[in-house]
Amino acid sequence: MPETYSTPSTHSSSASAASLAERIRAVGARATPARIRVLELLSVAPRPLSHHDVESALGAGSLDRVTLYRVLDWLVESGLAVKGADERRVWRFSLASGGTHGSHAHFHCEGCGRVFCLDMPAPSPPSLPGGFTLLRAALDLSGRCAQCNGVSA
Amino acid sequence: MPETYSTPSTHSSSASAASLAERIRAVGARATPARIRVLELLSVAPRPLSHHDVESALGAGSLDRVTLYRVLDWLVESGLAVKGADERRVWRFSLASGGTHGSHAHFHCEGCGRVFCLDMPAPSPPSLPGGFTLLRAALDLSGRCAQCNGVSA
DNA sequence: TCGCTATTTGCAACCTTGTTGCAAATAGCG
DNA sequence: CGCTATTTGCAACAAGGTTGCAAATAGCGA
Repeated sequence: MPETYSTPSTHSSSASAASLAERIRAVGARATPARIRVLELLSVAPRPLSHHDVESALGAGSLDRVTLYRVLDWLVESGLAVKGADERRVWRFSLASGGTHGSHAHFHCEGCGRVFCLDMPAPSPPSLPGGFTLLRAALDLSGRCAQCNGVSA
Repeated sequence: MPETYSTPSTHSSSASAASLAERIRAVGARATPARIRVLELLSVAPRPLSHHDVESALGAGSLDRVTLYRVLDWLVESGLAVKGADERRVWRFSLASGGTHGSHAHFHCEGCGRVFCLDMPAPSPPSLPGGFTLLRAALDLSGRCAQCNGVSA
């Protein structure tokens, strides 16, 4: 159940620390260094980051382990980020892509691990066995992205 | 990424210990009590079992924790079972359903957690952004199964 | 049927990922 | 500038899973 995502169309929002702080206050919370730094990292990350990724990117010990867990969870709770489990079942976090997560397909690159949202209508609701009710449908594609295929951008 | 599965059409293969032992030897391994008992459990389980499920079903301590981990991994490695992470990111194991996992859709019941394989052609390969190559496509549906909806069998 | 040996098992210790409780620090309001 | 609710850091804990190694055993061949 992937849940996170950059779009094939670039969206490297390398916002300034100040604007990130504003975005944090916009959701009604304090703009602390920890939150700003983590948000900053996520906003330039080429792929979803794990707790460990963030920790070592920040320099181990620069931020308490537990604080980082809490910042990451808070980011998700506040809607600024989304999390999804990777193939080793470790949470990975990435910036929430603006709008609501509508009905679309996901493409998982087996090369770099990134997940792309494809704007594509949800597949036509298939007929289910009697008595079954459908709540959600997801089309998950996997393969290799352009970059991993060596196609120059 | 669900990967396991009973079909809506029953397939409770409650094979005898002897035939299970044969199935084990068929993949070129020793038919030990541990393996037979675990395989037996999986073959009658109504839904994918976690390590913990199997452990307590067998009676805690009746089989070493580590041995159980190894038996479960071996089952997957040998192709007799498949594993998938549940919503709490804990591995759950179930018998591999006979044939190869062809192109079909999965239905995950949010009530009981079971995963059903729906015989249904894979969705038509969508057009991907330039440079992307498709290796796999999976249609994952979720909702409630007939039983959880209270529809008598 | 009996030994033999490669395969399995059990044990103990360890690792990774994540959580909880609580006191000290601090963002940002007035 | 001071106050207070919010955050942080620390220490301890917990679940799920892994590793190394010595003891037990499945099942082969004699």
